[in-house]
Amino acid sequence: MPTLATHADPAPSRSIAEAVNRWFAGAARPLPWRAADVSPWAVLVSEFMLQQTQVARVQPRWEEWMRRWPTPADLAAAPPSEAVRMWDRLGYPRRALWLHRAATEIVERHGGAVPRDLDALLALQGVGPYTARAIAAFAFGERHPVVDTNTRRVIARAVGGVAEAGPPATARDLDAMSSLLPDDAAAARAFNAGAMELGATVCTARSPRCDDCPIATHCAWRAAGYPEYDGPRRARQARFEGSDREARGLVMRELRAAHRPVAPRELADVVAEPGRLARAVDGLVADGLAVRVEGGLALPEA
DNA sequence: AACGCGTGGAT
DNA sequence: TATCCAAGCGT
Repeated sequence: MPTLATHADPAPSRSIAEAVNRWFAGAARPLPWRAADVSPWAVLVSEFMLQQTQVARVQPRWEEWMRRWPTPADLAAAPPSEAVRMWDRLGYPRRALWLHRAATEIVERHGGAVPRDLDALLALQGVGPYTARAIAAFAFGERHPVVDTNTRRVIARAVGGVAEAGPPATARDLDAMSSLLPDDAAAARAFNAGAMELGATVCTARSPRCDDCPIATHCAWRAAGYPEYDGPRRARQARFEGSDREARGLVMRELRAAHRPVAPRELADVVAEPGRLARAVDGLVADGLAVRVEGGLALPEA
C-alpha cells in the first residue's frame, strides 16, 4: 500500500504532544491561577483578564481581584462601577462589565457555581470559544481542544510549516488542535496549557527561540528552512494616537477617578476635539460603560 | 467575515 | 522611536 509519508514517524501528532508535555513539566511558569487549589471562578477571572492581555500585566490585578471578590456572588453583589474601577487600566474595560455580568448569570442560572458544561459556559457573557474551553479544561479537567493565538502559531509552524497562522477560523483551528490532542484527559489538559506556554515563551511571534524549542525536531517550518510568510496578513491596527479608542480610554480614566458625575466641560479638557469626544462618549454609553446622568457622565451603578 | 475595542511590553 | 502585537469577544 503506497503512502505519501516520507519519514518514519507514524504519529507525528502524538510525538508533538509528548514532547511538549515533557518540556512543560519542567518549564511551566508558576502562575497563580495554575495552582492546584484555585477555584473555577479564579480560573474564569484569569481567562477574562488574559483576553488580549499579557500575563505580566494580569498577575497583580488578578491577585487583588480575587482578594476582593473571591466568589461569583461577591462580585455580583457589587455595582458594575466598582468592577470597572478595579479593572483600572488593564484595557478593554468592556471585559470588566462582561465579567460582572457573567458573575450575575452564574448566580442566577447556576446557583453561584461556575458551570462545567461547555454550552453553559459559552452562554455566559464574555465567554467565547477560547475562554469556554479554557475554563472547562483548566478548571475542571475536561478534555477539549483549547486554541488561543499562541497555539495557533505553534500549530501553523510545527504542523503547517508556515511562519504565521493567518486569520482565525474557529472550526478549523479546533479541528487542528483536536488532531494533536492526547486521548488521556490529564495529558490533554497539559498539552493545551503547554502549547500556549510554548507559543508565549519560545515559539513567539517576533523572535522565536528555535534553538531552545522542545519540538524543533518535529517542526515542519524548521524542516522547510523557515520560509517567510506569504499568506494573508492580519489587518494592521489603526493608529492609537489621536484615535477614538484613545479618547474612550481618556474618558474612562476620568470616570473611574471621579466618584461623581463628570461634566461635559471636564471631558473637553481631556479630549479637545468635539467630534472625537462625542463619538467616544456615544460609544461608551452604547456599550454600557458610561451612563448619562444629572450633571454629566458616570460609571454604571447597576 | 471583518471590524472595533485599551493599554503597554518587546523589539 | 515606531511598530508590532498580545491567554478574544460581540456584532
